[in-house]
Amino acid sequence: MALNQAVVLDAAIELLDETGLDELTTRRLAGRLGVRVGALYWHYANKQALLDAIAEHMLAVATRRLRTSGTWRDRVTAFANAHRDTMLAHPDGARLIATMSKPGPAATEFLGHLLRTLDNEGIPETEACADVVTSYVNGFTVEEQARRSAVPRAERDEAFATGLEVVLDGLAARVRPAPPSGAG
Amino acid sequence: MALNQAVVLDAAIELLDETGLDELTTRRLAGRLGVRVGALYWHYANKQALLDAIAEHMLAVATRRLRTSGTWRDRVTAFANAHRDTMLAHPDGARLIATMSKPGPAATEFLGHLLRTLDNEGIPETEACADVVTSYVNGFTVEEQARRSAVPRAERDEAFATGLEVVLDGLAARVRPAPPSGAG
DNA sequence: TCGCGTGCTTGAACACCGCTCGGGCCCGAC
DNA sequence: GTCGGGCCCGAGCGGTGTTCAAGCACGCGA
Repeated sequence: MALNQAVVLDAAIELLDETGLDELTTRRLAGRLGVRVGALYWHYANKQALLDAIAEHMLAVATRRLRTSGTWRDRVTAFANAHRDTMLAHPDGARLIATMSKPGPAATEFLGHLLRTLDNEGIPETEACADVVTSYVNGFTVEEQARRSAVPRAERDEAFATGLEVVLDGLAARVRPAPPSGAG
Repeated sequence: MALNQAVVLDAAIELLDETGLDELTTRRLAGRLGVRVGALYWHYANKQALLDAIAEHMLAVATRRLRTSGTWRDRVTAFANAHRDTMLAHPDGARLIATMSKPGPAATEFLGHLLRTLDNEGIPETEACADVVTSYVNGFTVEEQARRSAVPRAERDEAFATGLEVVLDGLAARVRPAPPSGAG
């Protein structure tokens, strides 16, 4: 089988799924591909570049699950769920995305979707507000995947949804000029 | 100098401050203590136990900065700032706390403060609401420390504060029965 | 004062890790 | 037919966390 970036990437994702991030080593990956470790470095400059490629791949998949219709709340909810589900789809996926060295095209497009959604509603400080959503999802999911695998998925889903409602309520206060909030 | 857990911990924190988490290796730590690497394992079962001890130490310090007076908003704000400042006080502090293997007494006490604050206000789903705060702070700070060291601190502070306001506004909607918010 | 036991450290490994690089193979172009 | 470049091998470098028999130092009981 001819080795190329896509083949290496696929094998790396398989290995990640089977063993987790800590066991995803260059030697094991090479072994799975029936190749010596040096060969990998012809296709990826270093291991981090390969991990970045996995993260980019995951975010590209996530982008396909976004919605462009419905209320802004629907769209932001879809964004947050796509983000979380994408990370949970692979072992240590959250850690993998959180430790991405720098956002590539897929990450930029994914995040751009959220920025556009919030911007269309005329929310001020769009970037900071988008950060709340992504920070919440990242923080929740990293913790969830690292330490809560014992808690049933349904409970985790509910906790996530509740937290997301809180964030959305906070954003809602900024969608339109705040009502005269009285003495405050 | 007699070696003991506290001495090793102090040296580890110094080394962390000077070189960052990736350069905090058992050999370098042993070298700084004028000792062979095996000696460390008498005082800490393994490296992760030492890292956990550092995280616990940081959270114990953070706990001392919490407030027990003022409105719930003041207290939650103080909590969030203490949490973030504590992580930012050491290189890779956010990563260190996020990858803690399991919460110890200091972490439990720290988090308990937030839970009590929210509970006193009669907020339903206290745990999920506390998670929003901690997830946001964790997510924001991990990202901040990993990828935004170029952005001036003042700007980051402002972005953090804005996001925190959003979260607090969302929580405020749950402190008392939501006011009749008119047509959707 | 001697001898012993315990607490702590050493020294030398083990089994890995990411990464490099000269050399050589194969295949297509000229 | 030979040349050249794309691709891979083999071996090795310098590092990592961790283990463990052996040895040291020191205090305590005899």
